[in-house]
Amino acid sequence: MTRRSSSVTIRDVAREAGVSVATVSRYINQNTPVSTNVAERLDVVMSKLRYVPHAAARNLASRKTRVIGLLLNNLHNDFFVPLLNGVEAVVRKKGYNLIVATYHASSRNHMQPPIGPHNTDGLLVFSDGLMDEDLVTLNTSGFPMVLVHRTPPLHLRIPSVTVENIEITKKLVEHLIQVHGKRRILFLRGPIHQEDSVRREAGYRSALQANGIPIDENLILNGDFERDVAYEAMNGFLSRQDRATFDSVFTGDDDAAIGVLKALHENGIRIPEDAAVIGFDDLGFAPFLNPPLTTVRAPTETVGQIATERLFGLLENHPSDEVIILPTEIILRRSCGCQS
Amino acid sequence: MTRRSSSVTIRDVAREAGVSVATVSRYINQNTPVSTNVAERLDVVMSKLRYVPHAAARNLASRKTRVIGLLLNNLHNDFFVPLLNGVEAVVRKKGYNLIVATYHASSRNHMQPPIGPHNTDGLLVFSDGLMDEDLVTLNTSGFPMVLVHRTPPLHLRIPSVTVENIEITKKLVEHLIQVHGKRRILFLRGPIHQEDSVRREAGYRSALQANGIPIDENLILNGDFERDVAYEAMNGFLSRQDRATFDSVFTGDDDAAIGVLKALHENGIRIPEDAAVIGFDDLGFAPFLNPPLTTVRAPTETVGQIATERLFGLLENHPSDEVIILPTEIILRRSCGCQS
DNA sequence: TGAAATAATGTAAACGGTTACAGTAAACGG
DNA sequence: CCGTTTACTGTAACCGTTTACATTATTTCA
Repeated sequence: MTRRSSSVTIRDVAREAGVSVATVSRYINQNTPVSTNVAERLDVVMSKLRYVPHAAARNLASRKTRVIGLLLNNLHNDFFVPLLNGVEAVVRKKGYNLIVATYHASSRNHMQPPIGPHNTDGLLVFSDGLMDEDLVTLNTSGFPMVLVHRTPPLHLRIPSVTVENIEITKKLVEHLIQVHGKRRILFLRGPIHQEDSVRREAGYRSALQANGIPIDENLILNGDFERDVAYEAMNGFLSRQDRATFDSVFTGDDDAAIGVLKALHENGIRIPEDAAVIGFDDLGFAPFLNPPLTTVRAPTETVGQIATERLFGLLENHPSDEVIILPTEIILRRSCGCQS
Repeated sequence: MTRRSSSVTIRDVAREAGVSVATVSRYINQNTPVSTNVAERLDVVMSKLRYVPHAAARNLASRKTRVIGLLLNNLHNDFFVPLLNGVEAVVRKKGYNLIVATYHASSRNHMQPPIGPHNTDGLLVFSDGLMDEDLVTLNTSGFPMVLVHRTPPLHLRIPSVTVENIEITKKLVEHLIQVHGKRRILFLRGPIHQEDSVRREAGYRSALQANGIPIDENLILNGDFERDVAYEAMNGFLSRQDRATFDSVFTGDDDAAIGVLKALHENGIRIPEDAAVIGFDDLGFAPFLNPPLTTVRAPTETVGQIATERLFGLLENHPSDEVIILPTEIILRRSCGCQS
């Protein structure tokens, strides 16, 4: 046993089965037919030797990795569970592997994205995980890529899958105004530049404007779509001496809503009597918060699925630059004052 | 431009900088020092050419992938968000990549695990994602591996990180019995063979026994640690004509608790007045369910971190076969009848 | 000052597959 | 019956790195 690595190679299989390595390779990849005689022998030998093709060697020779990458800002949100589910299901069905990586503004200074053409066949880019410049580079090199929860920057024609944010947010905010008579509506932003956040804010502003309510920038906080950040933001707001009055909170998303609920509870503010609260996403726990959360149902798992399928479409040379915007739906529960 | 691939190789860099490929390689990997003169030239050339080393070629030559794998049963649980967070943080810090793959009983018949020695340097194995036989094979071949939420099978010395289940469950069930006077306690199992589930059941049985309460197998249902399955199980139980009486539910975990809460709500059963409900994990939403959920706080993110650090320990030749069991803590809230 | 040690670099053989190209045997068709 | 197709199979180059070993340039020091 002088071989460096103890692993079984295609040559071992070939020798043991009395054929050439090319034949073994062809049988494994089902490229070219192989005589049934040889096929049977290979089956036996391969399982006897427990042969598993070495991924790196394969990748190098074939210039494919059979891996797709999912690039995220972070993983601090229950929102990612349905998204991952949708993505992973498709990836697995295709016999590919999935690399999950985070990459965000602060890491951008010193590092390049951990995944890209050098180790994946294609990328799902969530949100603002990559700056426009990175997108341009990858896109012009023809690297397969689908944007998730973000539309392509100008001049770039990259397929994209996201959900409808503006109109639904506007409608829901108008619900607060028109049905529940709210006028001092706190708005929690998500991460700066995050497109969902930007659009929800646009919907918010447009609703206020359409209803003749002046926009008070003091009512706009940064919640970052994170439980803890939203909690801090809400708490900070509440503890301010000269705090503006408010009668309701658009929390940004369901995860942030949890932090907001916590802060309001701790300050003895009753929901929805003293302040209405609404979320976004309709994560699994939303109906069971206290009180049940009025929110927007977003088809997150479907987003993951469709985006991944489209990425495989690109890999199989079905080019596309379509922007798919999946519909969303308002779910009225108690936290806004309905169903009390 | 006749090169097949448009990608820049190490040879391009070497030529452009007037050095050999070996020097370039050494500079990139910081193996052997390089004259400052050459280093500067390489910096310039590499960024000019936008050179990125080809992962597969690297992996093949170095017999390392710089990838670690996380093998899960599925991704149907918010529990995985903190776990993934812990894992991903360490992986990123080490400059590695993370492949997330699911592999479960039903896929086992026809396929082999999607990740292993052929495409990763080490594996985090969650729960029953692999059968004992797979573990034996991998372990005897010396492949680095850490078990998560599962202890090694007999005779196998694989490091493992999990949380304390038995004693804490026993304590919490005894809390139901002794503080709240419950005696008909429904128990929802997780996936069959899943170790957390098995141990929680052991704790449950032991608590009943210690308190002289006979075990009624009719009170044990399969919740699978999944919201929807738990909902169906609970609903099925409630709709049975001859259903056994019950006064409380140990739901298995917080995610299943959501399904149980839903079923109870829909059937007009008040919590905790008509039935106490307790979960496990203390996921972020637990304090804000209706009612706030009594549960067990499990340090899931820490589990992910420690397990990953230990895996890197193995990669760096610090062998270990220690089983680490992190402590858990009871969190009393309203759903069990406390703090009413 | 020159031999020996040290530092930096180059050469070329792996790593374990895929695949273009060539070859051979059997089947086919006129 | 023989040229042509068809169906497999083999040979060997190549994928883009790493790294053992060899080589050269520079210090060190007796």
